[in-house]
Amino acid sequence: MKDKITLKQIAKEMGVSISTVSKALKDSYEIGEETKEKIRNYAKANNYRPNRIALSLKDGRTRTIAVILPEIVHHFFSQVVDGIEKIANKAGYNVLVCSSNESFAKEVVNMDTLAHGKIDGFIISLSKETQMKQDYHHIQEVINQGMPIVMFDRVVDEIDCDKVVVNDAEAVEQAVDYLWSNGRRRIGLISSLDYLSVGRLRTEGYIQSLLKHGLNPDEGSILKINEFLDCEAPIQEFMEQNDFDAILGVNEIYAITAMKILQRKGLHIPQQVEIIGFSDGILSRYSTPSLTSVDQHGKEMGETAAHLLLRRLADTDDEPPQTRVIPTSLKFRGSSGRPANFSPSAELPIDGHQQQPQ
Amino acid sequence: MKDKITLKQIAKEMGVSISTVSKALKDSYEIGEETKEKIRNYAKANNYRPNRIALSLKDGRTRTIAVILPEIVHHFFSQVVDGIEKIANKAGYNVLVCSSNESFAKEVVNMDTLAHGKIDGFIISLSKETQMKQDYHHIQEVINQGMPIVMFDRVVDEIDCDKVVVNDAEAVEQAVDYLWSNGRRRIGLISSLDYLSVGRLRTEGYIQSLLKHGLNPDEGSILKINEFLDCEAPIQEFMEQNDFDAILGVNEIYAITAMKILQRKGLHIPQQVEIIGFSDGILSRYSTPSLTSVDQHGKEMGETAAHLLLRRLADTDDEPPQTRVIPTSLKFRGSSGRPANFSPSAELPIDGHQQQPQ
DNA sequence: CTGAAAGCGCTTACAG
DNA sequence: CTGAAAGCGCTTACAG
Repeated sequence: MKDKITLKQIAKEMGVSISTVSKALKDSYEIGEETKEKIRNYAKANNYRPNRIALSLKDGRTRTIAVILPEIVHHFFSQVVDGIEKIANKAGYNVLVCSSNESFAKEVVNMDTLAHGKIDGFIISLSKETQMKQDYHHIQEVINQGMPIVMFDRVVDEIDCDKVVVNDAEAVEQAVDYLWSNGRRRIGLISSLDYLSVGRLRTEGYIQSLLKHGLNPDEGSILKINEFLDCEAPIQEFMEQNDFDAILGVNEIYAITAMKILQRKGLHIPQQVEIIGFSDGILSRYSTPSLTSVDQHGKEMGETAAHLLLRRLADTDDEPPQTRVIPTSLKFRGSSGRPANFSPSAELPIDGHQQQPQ
Repeated sequence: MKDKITLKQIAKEMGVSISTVSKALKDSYEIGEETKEKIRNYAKANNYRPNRIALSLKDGRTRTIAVILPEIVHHFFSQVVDGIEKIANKAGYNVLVCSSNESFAKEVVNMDTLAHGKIDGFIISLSKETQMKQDYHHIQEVINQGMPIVMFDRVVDEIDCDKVVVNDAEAVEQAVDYLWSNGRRRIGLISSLDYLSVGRLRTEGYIQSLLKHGLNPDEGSILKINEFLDCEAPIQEFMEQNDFDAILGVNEIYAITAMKILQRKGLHIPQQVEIIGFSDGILSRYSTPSLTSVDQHGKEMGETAAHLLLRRLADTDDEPPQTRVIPTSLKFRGSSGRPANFSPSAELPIDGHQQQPQ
């Protein structure tokens, strides 16, 4: 239980001043080679490492960034954290992870306590409650203090800062276009309530695409799910009341749930109904049939967000905030017809790229 | 871009000393009520918050704990982080997340840089490479420095510290017993290579259970998968060479992969083959049929680990290190016969407890 | 009731 | 070539 060694102790032990030790360990030209050598050896033998807190206090930066997520146990968000951590670590930064747990209050408290010295900047995706209340004062306050923030995925126009998003509307439009080109005409959308930016944008994309094809989108073919309740009952009802030949779900769970319900009714996927999900995760890869889905490239979003933040942290000049749009891509799997030469009977092989088991 | 306000600035503005401001804001009895009131108001108006770095330097604790994970994008590990974060936050601690990425070198570097001032303690699950090399000097060094460590899930006997594990052997034994009671006699195990503590223990449990039932476990009925390669080909081969009526996979992926392969061969799950997986995650819940699996209660493991660490951080007395065993539980779903009155035709309902979509 | 001083562990301009 | 001093932002025993 020997305590960590400090410059002071080394100085005392070596019979020199603290400044000398400090300079010696930084290989300063000011210090004699012999002295340096002696001090270096002693430091090494005692496993000396400068105290990072003292360094932080000195130069006003902690080399830590905070990520505030609505949820930790979520495939997409973990991917984002993974990307952030990778880039941050490379630049010598550590990553503090906080969950807002979809709560406005917790988001506010987290930001308030962290903003004062503990970290250099934020990367945040807003909680549902925050988007519902449309109260962003805590974000603005932190920005006013001069602390850089990057928002990702769930962003809002009201705040002027760097942002990383996918083009939700365009991604959905692309997916619907693809279903259309497969001959599907009764395409249902399972979305979330409009207060969530991503749900709203995805619904817009759906309507856009149908309008483009000369179809007047019917309110009845859009289901908006209250995320705080169970999704199975409403989806079941939605399936009963309509006779879709294709379904688009704004997340994996909705798509997979719809698929299970249709399968229980004896329908064949993708022959009778094609299904596409959103945010390509482990579920999409391993469901039966595997799920065609819109890949949001979470890791890339995280990397981009980290890059943007690190640039702000490094730069002195004030470039205007920018919004980076990460292009989505459709990952074709068994739940949909394939582009060009598709053979519906051939189940796609299980994707070789497996999640590492623990 | 106004900078954060400090005691010094308040003192100057109010025409008093720094100490007076400090005491006033802590509502010290030493300061006059009037002065306090004035200072409090000014501080509030300017949104003063004590600099946490300065506080850390002062009292030698950062109120931050580091979690080192083999992988960030992993359902079980996210659950653990979720549990840690919850308990830590409640106690006023923040959580730094680092990925070792299953690499020994990255684990060593992470610990070395963090141990010196940035955090108060570690919660760690060893990387595969570390378990393979059996080199734990970096862990021991940190402990020798007097910094508390809690290991979870992938732990080793060689290190004496607080630990949180599940009883892997017992959990598997229980699962095999259950398959046995369903009349299954040709039970295959898909495990990982023995250098991973959890793989080894689970294999032991499997053998124990078979021996108990008077069966001499056959080497051929155990498949040990090299985790760095694709798992599908070996599992496929394993299924070809054997005629199992039940399969136990030491993780979700192995179990689901086996299930898909058997289904493609036209076998019915669970009527012809029952399947049980490990680490109850989102895949188990949404596969078809849904997967019976051993729930390791990741969130609870995280909470327990956090509690143990916080206790060490608070206490001065040195209790001997303890190992907490979190009981696993079998979650019965569609891929296996149910205990007691099971009806194989009834697909279980989709689990109502959904992962929150983003 | 208020303030000067020392100290947490470090860095760095400045003096010698 | 080496060291004393100031400072990062705070707290707290001590003096007045």
